[in-house]
Amino acid sequence: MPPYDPSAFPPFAVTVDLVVLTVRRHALCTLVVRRGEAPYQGRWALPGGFVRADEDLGAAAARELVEETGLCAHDPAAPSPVPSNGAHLEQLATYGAPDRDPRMRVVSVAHLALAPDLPAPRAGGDANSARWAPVEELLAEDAIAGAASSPASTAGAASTVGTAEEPGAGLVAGAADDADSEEKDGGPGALAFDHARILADGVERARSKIEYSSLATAFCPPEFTVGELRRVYEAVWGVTLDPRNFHRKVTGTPGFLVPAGGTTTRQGGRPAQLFRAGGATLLNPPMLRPEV
Amino acid sequence: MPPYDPSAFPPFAVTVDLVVLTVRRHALCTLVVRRGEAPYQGRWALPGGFVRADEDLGAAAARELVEETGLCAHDPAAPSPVPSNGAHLEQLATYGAPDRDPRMRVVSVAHLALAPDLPAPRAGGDANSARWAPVEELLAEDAIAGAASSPASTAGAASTVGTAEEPGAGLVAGAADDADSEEKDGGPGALAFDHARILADGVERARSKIEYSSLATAFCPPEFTVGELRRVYEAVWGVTLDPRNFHRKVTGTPGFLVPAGGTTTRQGGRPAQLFRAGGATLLNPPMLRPEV
DNA sequence: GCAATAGTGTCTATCAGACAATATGTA
DNA sequence: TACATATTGTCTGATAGACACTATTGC
Repeated sequence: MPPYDPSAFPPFAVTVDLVVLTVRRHALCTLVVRRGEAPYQGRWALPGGFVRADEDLGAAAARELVEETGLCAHDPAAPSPVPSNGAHLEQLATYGAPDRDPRMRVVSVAHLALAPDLPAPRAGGDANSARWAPVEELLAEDAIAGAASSPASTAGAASTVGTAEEPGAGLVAGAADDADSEEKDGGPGALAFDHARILADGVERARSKIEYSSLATAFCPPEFTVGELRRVYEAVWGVTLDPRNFHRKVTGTPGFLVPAGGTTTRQGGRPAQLFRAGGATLLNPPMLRPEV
Repeated sequence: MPPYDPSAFPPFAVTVDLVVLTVRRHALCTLVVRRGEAPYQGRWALPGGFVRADEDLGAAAARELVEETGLCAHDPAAPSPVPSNGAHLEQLATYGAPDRDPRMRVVSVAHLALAPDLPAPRAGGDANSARWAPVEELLAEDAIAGAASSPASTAGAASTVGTAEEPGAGLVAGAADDADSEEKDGGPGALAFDHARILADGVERARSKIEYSSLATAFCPPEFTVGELRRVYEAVWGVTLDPRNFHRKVTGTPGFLVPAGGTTTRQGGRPAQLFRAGGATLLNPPMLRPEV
């Protein structure tokens, strides 16, 4: 069988980009790395890289996730009821506007990863080149360039969270020497390329998916309390939930949580039971996100 | 700014594949075309083609949709409350296993299109090279090769539909001369490449999305009755629904349906009011798929 | 009349949300 | 003791599902 004539189709580069979400200090945060070269030199961007010649898309995303965070990706197909130290990883969407990278035609298969709170990013050991940034900060009104790729993807921004972030690793301010079309890209504090759009789509995916699946447990350590799980929902949705009704709801949904046996007083107050994620992946009935 | 060194990344071809779904004779059907060349010569496949050098992914999918069906794709962003003769089109997922095409490395960005019942396929005017096939038939137990790319994507197959299809355009039987690894690909009646997996993912997307969105109206003509909309739900989910409760539910959901003014007796019996799709895209509360 | 579909009304078990009350730890 | 969180219980309004009943056409 003859191979394709290479002149019969245009050449593409294929990359994977990662939206790695976690909950830190009651705020939904994502992992960003600082770009060391043009274009968008000095700006923050989502981690990612080229897909290798004999590598599946999911494998490339899992490899990037390990390189950037040390997290081992869960295989959603494997029935492992014990989430040792793995993050949830799933394909998000693919972005391929012809001008999204000025150098050449690049199609990026974005993936979404949900991880428990981690000690610190470690992009080559350089703490100044990677950080957990609150998504509220990155998705300010003017940060998203380009047309919406999914309807209602910007509906419902987070509301109350506003904690101060690492004092030494704030937004880089003086990157105006890299002046390629800043109006379109939302100013020097915004993410590079179309990454704000990708991040917005990933955040919206996470917000909707914890409604009808048990994925919120992916933000928690292996053993967690009902209150910790509630704070995950509150941070991701940007709302406050009634602790009593939340407790009744999650403990009453079969397969969502299984008791782990012990108790903890991590949060102060009366000791809380520890739970592990149950085997159920789909929640029926779903958790209800409060009205807007 | 220097372009990438071409040797720094592996070369890819990028294609779009289309899962075009419609409801015909109470059955969920998809558009398939017969392959005229190796590999998988003579087998049915999803329509698709290469993304052009300066073409966005969604534009490539819309172009393929017009070429194959004559349907004009809706832009989900444009607020057009009057669906003239357009199909819903959205990105589904991207498939890029290294060996999915034996000729070279091909990454396919699959799209999902939902269309009302159409007169007939017209792939180059050759009626024998394109057909609407019931998905139940294409997704028989052994037809899906490869690992599951989305959890629970094969849960809940359609149950009752089993109408005879076009007698002159049934499945091609004697294509055994094209003998590249038929065990892996599910036999001569199965779809080419990994298209059974793509179709299964598209069907599952449609089944879940009509729960919480008004997308079921994309299967209907511009004006339709509540009974016709109910038959769409029944065909897509493979269930039967109570006509009385369904009527109360859809007419009571604000923004879902707006009266079009007339009545029709298309289905026999008492004339039914005609409706158009309302402006609402998200249904709250959602339609509830009956338990398994 | 009979068959078929459209549409309305009613009943009930269930559930989401509001919130009182109690339990059990730390400062 | 004061405070914070966990956990259970109760009440109420909304609703999904079951189903009786009526309405309007064609045969």
